Amino acid sequence: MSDVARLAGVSIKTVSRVVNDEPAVHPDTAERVMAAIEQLGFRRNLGARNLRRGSTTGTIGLIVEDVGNPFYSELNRAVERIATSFGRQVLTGSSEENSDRERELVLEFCARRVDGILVVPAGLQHGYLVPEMRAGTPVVFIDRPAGDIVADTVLVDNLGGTIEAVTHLAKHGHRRIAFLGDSPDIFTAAERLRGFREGCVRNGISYDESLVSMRTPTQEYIGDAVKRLMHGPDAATAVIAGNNRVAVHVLRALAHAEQRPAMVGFDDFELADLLDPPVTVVAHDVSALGHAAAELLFARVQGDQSPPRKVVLPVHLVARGSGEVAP
Amino acid sequence: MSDVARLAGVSIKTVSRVVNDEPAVHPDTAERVMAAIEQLGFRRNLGARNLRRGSTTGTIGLIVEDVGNPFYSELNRAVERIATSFGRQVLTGSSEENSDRERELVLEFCARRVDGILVVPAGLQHGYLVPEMRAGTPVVFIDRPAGDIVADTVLVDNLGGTIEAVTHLAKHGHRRIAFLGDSPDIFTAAERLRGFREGCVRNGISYDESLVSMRTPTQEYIGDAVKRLMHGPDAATAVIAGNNRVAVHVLRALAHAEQRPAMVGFDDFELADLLDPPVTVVAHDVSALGHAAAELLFARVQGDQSPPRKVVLPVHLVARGSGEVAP
DNA sequence: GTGCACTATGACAACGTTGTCTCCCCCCGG
DNA sequence: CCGGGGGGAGACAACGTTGTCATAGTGCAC
Repeated sequence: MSDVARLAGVSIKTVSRVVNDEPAVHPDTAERVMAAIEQLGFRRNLGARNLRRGSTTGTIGLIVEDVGNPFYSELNRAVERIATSFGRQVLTGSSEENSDRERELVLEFCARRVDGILVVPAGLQHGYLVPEMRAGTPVVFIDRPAGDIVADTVLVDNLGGTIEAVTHLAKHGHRRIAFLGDSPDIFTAAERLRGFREGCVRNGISYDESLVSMRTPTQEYIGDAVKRLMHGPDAATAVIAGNNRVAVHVLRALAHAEQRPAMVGFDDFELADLLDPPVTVVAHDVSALGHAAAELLFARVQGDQSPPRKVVLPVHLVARGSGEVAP
Repeated sequence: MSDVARLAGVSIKTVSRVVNDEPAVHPDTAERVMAAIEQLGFRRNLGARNLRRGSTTGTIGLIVEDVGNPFYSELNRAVERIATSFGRQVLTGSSEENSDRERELVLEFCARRVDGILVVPAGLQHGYLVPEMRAGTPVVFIDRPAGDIVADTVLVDNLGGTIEAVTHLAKHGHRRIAFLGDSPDIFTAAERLRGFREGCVRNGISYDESLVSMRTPTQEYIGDAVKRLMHGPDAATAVIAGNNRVAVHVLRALAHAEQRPAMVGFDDFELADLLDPPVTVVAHDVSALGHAAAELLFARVQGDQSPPRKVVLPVHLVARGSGEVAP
């Protein structure tokens, strides 16, 4: 900046005035300064600016399990859209479902003085956030609640959705329904399992633990589980996939099966409608999830001090065929 | 920091020493400082630190068309992985295929003093980058080259891949092949079209412009194109989809067709193997693309001054069934 | 006892900006 | 001719850190 000032024959303050469009600058001077800026390729340092002004940095942090997962990337996109509309930029990070990594990312973002943080939490301990939140960094939890603190949270109706899935299958005559979920340490997985039990109860189906399997989904593990649950005299006639990745693994495991069991997935996914049969899913609006969370965050950024809110977004069952197969 | 210093009864310099793990601090003093830091919830301001040290900011910028598109989110993930291994964080932005937006994002990132920029360019004019690059911000172009400047670039073999696709279909007896691509303003789309023509030539197929359609893919437009090209006496017997989105639209348009033409897609996509018939694609390793670009960027960040490089990654045809259908 | 090396700490400036205050000059009214 | 007002510009401090240098105290060898 001082280089620009020297070249234009003015003080650095005047350069500052020009780059900030302040009024009290003579047009001729402004033009000289602009020319110097152009010539030197000067670009003002936003870090220094934010430091001096004590203003916000114009960034927010988003932490998800994996930015490469289509579910989270759709979330990312929705968040980015809102952030852009508020003139903010987004720092992203993948926690890899690892709470230490999550913590690291959050604290790093705080050190960068992001204006707020959106997080799909990996762990159950969020005490480390208390000082940061007290220091004025708003945090909104997405898709899963905070472990041990009270904070803004946006969730989907995992319980209701899974109950609906069970009811749908029961309506089509199924009494032996398998449930394949992600690790029960994950809130959504546990909640959907709870919905599964509740759905069984409501539909007069006796809950059979041997038809349930909860683990981090890999193709191998899901393949084994499908083989085990879908065969034998007591085989399940239908399966509920606890999330999009489980669903894909189940579909792949069943790709060459002669008799495909009925199936309902939780989470919609691209091409579900083009498979044979098309996959019935409990769908929810991932964009709406990101929207709601980002809107809530920016309300906080702009000073909303009301008590922490908990938003639960609705889900709806999309019947496409795979869930309407008879036992 | 001065609050911490006051509480611990030391100077701020000593606090600085403690937070930086500098050796010459008495353990007792360090402990007092740590306690004060804990008590006050102090976290050092990375912005100020970077300003003072004149060091890098520890961030890189990534600009893609749409972070929500699975293709780009996989890229994002690969980039993040490398960035993390270099201790950097990633600022992301979606250009929405709009060159003004791209420019805005790039300049904003530069103002934030990112250590480097990875960009899937939207436009063809990148002169605006020259001053930034001269000022020391390395830029690597991904998936498409820069319009009018020389810069590091990582591409995939669009030309070869499309030639391979045509040859594959020709081998299976097809002589009338349709090509549906994205807008020809996009480098990859134009390049693949070029590959299509070249493929026709090499296989002794007369290139028929009426079988080609290049436009931003929407379900409606692709549906119309499919209807037009696949019917009538001179109908195409096979179709090449120019990218993953075109492929999905084509599949949807053909979902209820009685006679499905042969099809090959450019870009692999999830579940392609589970459709009926499974979709033959020209696949390339998106992670490798991100990896290569990020590695190249960090080499520049660390001072590599060698002439701009152009890396072209190989593609390979994955025959799954849809491309092996007879005419 | 003096000099020296070493440890632990602090004072101060500087990074690149911008807010505040001050100054100068010119124009206009009386 | 003088005083006041306003437009245009600069000097200086400050934002939160850290690098450099200085200082005070301690222990040890001569």
